[in-house]
Amino acid sequence: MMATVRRQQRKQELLTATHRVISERGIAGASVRAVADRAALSPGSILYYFESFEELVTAAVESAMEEFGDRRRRLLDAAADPITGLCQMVEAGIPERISDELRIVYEVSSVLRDKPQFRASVALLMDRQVAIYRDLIRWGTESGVFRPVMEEATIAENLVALEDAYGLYLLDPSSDRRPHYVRNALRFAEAALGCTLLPATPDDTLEPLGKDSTP
Amino acid sequence: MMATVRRQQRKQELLTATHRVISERGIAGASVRAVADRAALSPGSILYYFESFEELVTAAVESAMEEFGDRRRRLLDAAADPITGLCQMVEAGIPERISDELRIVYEVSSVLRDKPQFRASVALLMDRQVAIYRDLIRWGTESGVFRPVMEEATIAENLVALEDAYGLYLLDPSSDRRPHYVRNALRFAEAALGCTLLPATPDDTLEPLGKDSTP
Amino acid sequence: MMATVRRQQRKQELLTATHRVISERGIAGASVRAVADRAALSPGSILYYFESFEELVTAAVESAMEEFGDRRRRLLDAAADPITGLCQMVEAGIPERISDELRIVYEVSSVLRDKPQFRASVALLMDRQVAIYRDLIRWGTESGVFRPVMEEATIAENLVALEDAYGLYLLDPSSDRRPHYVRNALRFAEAALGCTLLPATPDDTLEPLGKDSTP
Amino acid sequence: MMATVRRQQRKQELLTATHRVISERGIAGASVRAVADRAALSPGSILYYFESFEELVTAAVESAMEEFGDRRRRLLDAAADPITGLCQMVEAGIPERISDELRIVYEVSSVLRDKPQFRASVALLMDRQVAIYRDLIRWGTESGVFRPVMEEATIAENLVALEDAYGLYLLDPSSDRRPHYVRNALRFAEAALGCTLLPATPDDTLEPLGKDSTP
DNA sequence: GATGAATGAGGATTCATTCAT
DNA sequence: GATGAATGAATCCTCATTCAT
Repeated sequence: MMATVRRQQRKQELLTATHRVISERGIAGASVRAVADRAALSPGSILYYFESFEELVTAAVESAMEEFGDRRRRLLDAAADPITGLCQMVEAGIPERISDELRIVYEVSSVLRDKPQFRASVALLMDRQVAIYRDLIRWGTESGVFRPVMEEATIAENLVALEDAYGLYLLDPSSDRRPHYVRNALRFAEAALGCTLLPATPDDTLEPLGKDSTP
Repeated sequence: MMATVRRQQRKQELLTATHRVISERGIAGASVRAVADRAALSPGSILYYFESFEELVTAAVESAMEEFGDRRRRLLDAAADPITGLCQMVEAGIPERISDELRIVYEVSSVLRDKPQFRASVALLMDRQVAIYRDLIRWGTESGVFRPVMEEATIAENLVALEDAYGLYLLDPSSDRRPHYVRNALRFAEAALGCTLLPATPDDTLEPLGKDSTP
Repeated sequence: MMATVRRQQRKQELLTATHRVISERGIAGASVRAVADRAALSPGSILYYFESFEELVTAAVESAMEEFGDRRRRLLDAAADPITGLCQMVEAGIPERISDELRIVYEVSSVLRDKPQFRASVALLMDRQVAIYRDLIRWGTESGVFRPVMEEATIAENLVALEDAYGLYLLDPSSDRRPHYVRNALRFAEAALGCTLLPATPDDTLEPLGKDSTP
Repeated sequence: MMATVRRQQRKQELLTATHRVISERGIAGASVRAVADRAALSPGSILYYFESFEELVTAAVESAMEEFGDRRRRLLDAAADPITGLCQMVEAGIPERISDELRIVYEVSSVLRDKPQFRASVALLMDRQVAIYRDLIRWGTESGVFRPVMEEATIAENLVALEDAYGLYLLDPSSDRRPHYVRNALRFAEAALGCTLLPATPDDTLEPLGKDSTP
């Protein structure tokens, strides 16, 4: 019993170490030795806790994706109203400091062709993300603050896609285009949902938008 | 002199072979042996023409991205009018049969963090793609067929981002969601440009769009 | 004192578990973990009772060979008459269902060169088997049912050798040549001992044997 | 062309090195490193010539068995008459100095259960050996020097079995029982074939045999 | 110019053994 | 007494790279 608890604890430590390693060095750079070093353990010990290294990586990836999805759902649940909820979602979806989990999501997405075992989890995560946005959109629509000009599903999918793309771009830390990307995504949301999410920013030369979006 | 010509020719052959290999087996699956087999050359010879295998891969990736950008530009140049041009661009940007070059673009995007040498080329390609869409948008706006509801740059960047994200999703060949993704991107373009690109599809419950988007 | 008794008991349990494992998975497949699983003990405990895993295997092999020899001797002791005793011995020596002990004997025979520690036990077992057959032959000769045409020792050794060879062949479970092998060994016994052990089988064209072996 | 020749040569060298290693350390003791050391090559080079280490071992085993069978067949072909041919066959079948090839035959026989890939080759070799003895027996029978008292096949199979068993016993180099084993096998042949192969040896207490075999 | 033989570092994995608890 | 965590040496295998020819 105690033993099992301790064992579970160690496995969790190894999952965390694997998160770090994947986040820092990518899925291709994750090796038994790298994880072992991270966890201050010998390579042999990693295989003592997990049948194979692949199993460890799979478990790490799945837990990361699950955790990421959970966080997004919690964010929506905590939102005060649809407008701020939407802004928070987009801000968090194109984050300043990319979390280990999100980095892993990107890593695994980009490696899908070679590692079919992740397809199910990735597809599931995407469904979850779309579902979260659909719930948010429905909430806002029913509240009357959103007036969608296209299908709910289309908006949700486009938002997720924009987040994915802009998030991927931000993996390159050399340029800080994040505020720009967030604004782009929110501009789409404004147009698609018929609402105002951004202040009129004169220095952004947004006159056309300004005129249309503030009737 | 002659020697140099021949050498350049061989290098080009190797670049092409590398394109094929990366496209078929991914960047992770690209090995000296694989390229050598493709080029009907010996593994040793690859390193005779390129300092290292990494250098070859880098060169191949850059040329692929350049070629991809050129093709996009040519597509716009050949467009008859802004509307069909836009549709063609999006259709080609989320393609049915992914070309070797595009596949490489996706492959390299996903390993950007580990290979900083690709950052410049990727950033350059993105700028080119955005510029192409901006030219298209300006053309349509000046012709009066587009009535943009947000900044030209924002629309262009969002279109590129949507193409990237949906293209990445399609790397997983198990689901054929391509028509769906193309439609999503075009719906965004319709909303952002105040134009009609898609037929009204009754079973898609798109009434709100019809009413709102054509004031 | 009690402790010692308990310890001996445990060691015996481990020997039995090792028998099973070797019999099922071969000497090469015998590992600390496999034995520990069989004995419902932890791997660490095995090394608590035996200095090394090799020591355990050696002890297991020796006890298996001893047990096998004992069984053969008991078989002879229980025989009603020399003829049926001989048939029973050969039948049991090329057995249908190989016992754990016999399998271990075969296993160990095949690794003799690498494990000199087994040589003494193997030699001893062979001597015992030969002695058993010699006793049987002498019994039959004195009863008048056997009329040996060669040295008693030669017959005994050849019988043991035939059993060993045919038993080894049967380790390959893909072909069921056992009845054939038993018949071969008995044919030798008939010729060497001048007796009849097998029915005359017309389709076997054994006329010469019938005519020549009963002068 | 030249290259292929050189390559074949190297492969042959590796096969020979593998023969040595298996012969000296057994199949279980054969490792990439061991063969590499023998061949004065790096471990990586072994896998350069053979797809996998298992492939090398399989090839080595098969060539050893083939070579062994060939040698036996040649021995028979060179025999002057059936009697001396038989004696030579048995002498060679229970050899003084066990050749690498024969040692490998024993090794592989004893490991059949775990390595099913060898079953076919082993079965084939046994068939060849039996066939050789059958040819010899038929030759002697037709010449009138053999008067078989049992089926030709039975005699042949028993001879092969005796050789196998006695050869296995001789893997233990500590006891020199070889002359004894040869004599045992020949005694069986004498009885089964109704011929005389051994001189009457007074110090062997062979009176019964002596009387019968020298009419 | 071009080859292919050869290497060596690194990959995951297995497993007998040690040892603190 | 007994455990299971942890190790380290060994296993086969991959692959970019070097170099004599």
